[in-house]
Amino acid sequence: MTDRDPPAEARTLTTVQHAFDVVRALEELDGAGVTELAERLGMSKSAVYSHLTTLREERFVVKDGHTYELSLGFLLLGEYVRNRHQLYRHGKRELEGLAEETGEYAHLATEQHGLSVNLYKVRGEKAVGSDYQTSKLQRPDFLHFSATGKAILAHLPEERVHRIIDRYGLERKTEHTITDRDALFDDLERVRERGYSTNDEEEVKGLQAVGAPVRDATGRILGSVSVSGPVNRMREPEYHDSVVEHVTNAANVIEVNVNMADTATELPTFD
Amino acid sequence: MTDRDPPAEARTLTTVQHAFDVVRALEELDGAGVTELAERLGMSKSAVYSHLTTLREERFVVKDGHTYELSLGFLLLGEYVRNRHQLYRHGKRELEGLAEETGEYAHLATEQHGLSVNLYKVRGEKAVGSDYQTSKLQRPDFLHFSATGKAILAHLPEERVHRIIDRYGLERKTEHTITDRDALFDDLERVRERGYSTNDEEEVKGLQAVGAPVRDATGRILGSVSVSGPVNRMREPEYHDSVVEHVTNAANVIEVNVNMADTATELPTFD
DNA sequence: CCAAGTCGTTCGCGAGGTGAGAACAGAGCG
DNA sequence: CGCTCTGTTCTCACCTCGCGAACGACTTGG
Repeated sequence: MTDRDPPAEARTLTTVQHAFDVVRALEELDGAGVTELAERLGMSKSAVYSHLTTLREERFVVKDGHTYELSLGFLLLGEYVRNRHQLYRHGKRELEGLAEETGEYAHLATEQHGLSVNLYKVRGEKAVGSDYQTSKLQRPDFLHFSATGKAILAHLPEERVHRIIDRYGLERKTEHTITDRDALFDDLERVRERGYSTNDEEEVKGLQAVGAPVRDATGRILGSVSVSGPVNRMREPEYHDSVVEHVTNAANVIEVNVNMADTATELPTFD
Repeated sequence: MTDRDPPAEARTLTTVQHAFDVVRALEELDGAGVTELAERLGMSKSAVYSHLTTLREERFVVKDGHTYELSLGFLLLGEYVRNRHQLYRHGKRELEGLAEETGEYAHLATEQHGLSVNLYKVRGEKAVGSDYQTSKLQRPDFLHFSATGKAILAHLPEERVHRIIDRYGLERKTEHTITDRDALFDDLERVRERGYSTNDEEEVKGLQAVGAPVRDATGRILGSVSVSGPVNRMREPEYHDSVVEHVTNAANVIEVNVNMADTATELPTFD
């Protein structure tokens, strides 16, 4: 959970920013040479060079001939962060079950910096989409047009939701995207009433999804679970209901897992 | 000091190093506050603070009350790096099959900076070890005492192997660890002859493993596959042979996958 | 076969960013 | 109600960082 944005005046280190500019450029270019990076980033070759040398020494970049690439150092940190997340630790197993039962895509998402970040995704048997997408985690996206995102928004403090909208707006992705603030708040109210969120072709045409929030014992939102599938399957009332049932069930089970783990770790306090 | 200056080692950026010091400290401490970090790193509070502010702006750190933690930004970069790796892209499926068939732990590893890095691991039905370890990727470790590591070493240029040993030595983990350079080279020769490597309680007492290299069309080593299990199962000659069979088979299939993908991407060149 | 391109790497200089340390604002506690 | 923890802001001085030019090693083409 992020607090408010850093004060505008807070000092930032330009050298560190440059280093991450290099990192991101290496990602976008799938590896690159010194000259290419320098041109793209508008930096001098020597500056880029010393950044690459430093990153390499820190083991976040590897050099292969004349090209520099990101190293697996990021994977290790990434796996560490993921494993630390309660939602992943206690929801992974359940999500796999959910994908199995419904046969559709199942997602586990959380919020960071006002955006939706996927923690895990599992492809069910019937799931649509190319095989390539299966293992790929897409980058953070806005919260207001996904089932996972709206399940989260519905349980964030209202004032934080306002701040997020102020920051990112309500970008339109399809003709069904909710782009009006009041309409969104109405929808979020409905999510709270029903206990689940929906995404009715609001992000991708032809795709429907159902999501449910996962909260810890204190009521704080940890993230959400969703199942998504093609409209022609999902529109079917009975099918839709069974998906809702499965999703809310899964979210419920994960909540229990989380809370049991919490109290469990509190138990062995002997003193 | 009137001699000419030593050929000035490549310049490294101390500010960037400091930033990654902060990142690593956040990992080790599972999140921390400004004061704690400053004390641990021997930096001033203000310096740590500006690093944290910068990292937060770059979305690699999140703040929760008075504690700063690593964000999922690392997961995204990490997944990107992993998905770019040929061995993972073309070996993931096969590794899952391998774990299924043998029922043991199966690993996919590669080399970076002279160390062994696990790309993926799958737990078979009979596999030993606590459930917790299942999803956790351990950190890079030396190459000389694992089956995956020795499969890789056996196919690196001999001179590189020497450089790696010079750099890291041959640390002993158990009484069976090979700590003599010549003995290791003998073992690597055997690996090349037989086409697979073994780890006979050299890393962990009671654990045996069998590994096989995966190389691309040019003969360059991409990494390796392994299966590991408890000695009492693995010692059984027939069982051992079948594991060897499965592992070498899997490595072979992955090599074919890799090479087919290579030529496939070369095909659509129309001009 | 040499000249004119690459490329990554090194060097030296000057601007300005970085880091230390002290002071500040708040929260929590006795 | 002060004492003592936080995190945050401020200022100043040193030295790091980034630039631009030059270097050596390779390729390419005339």
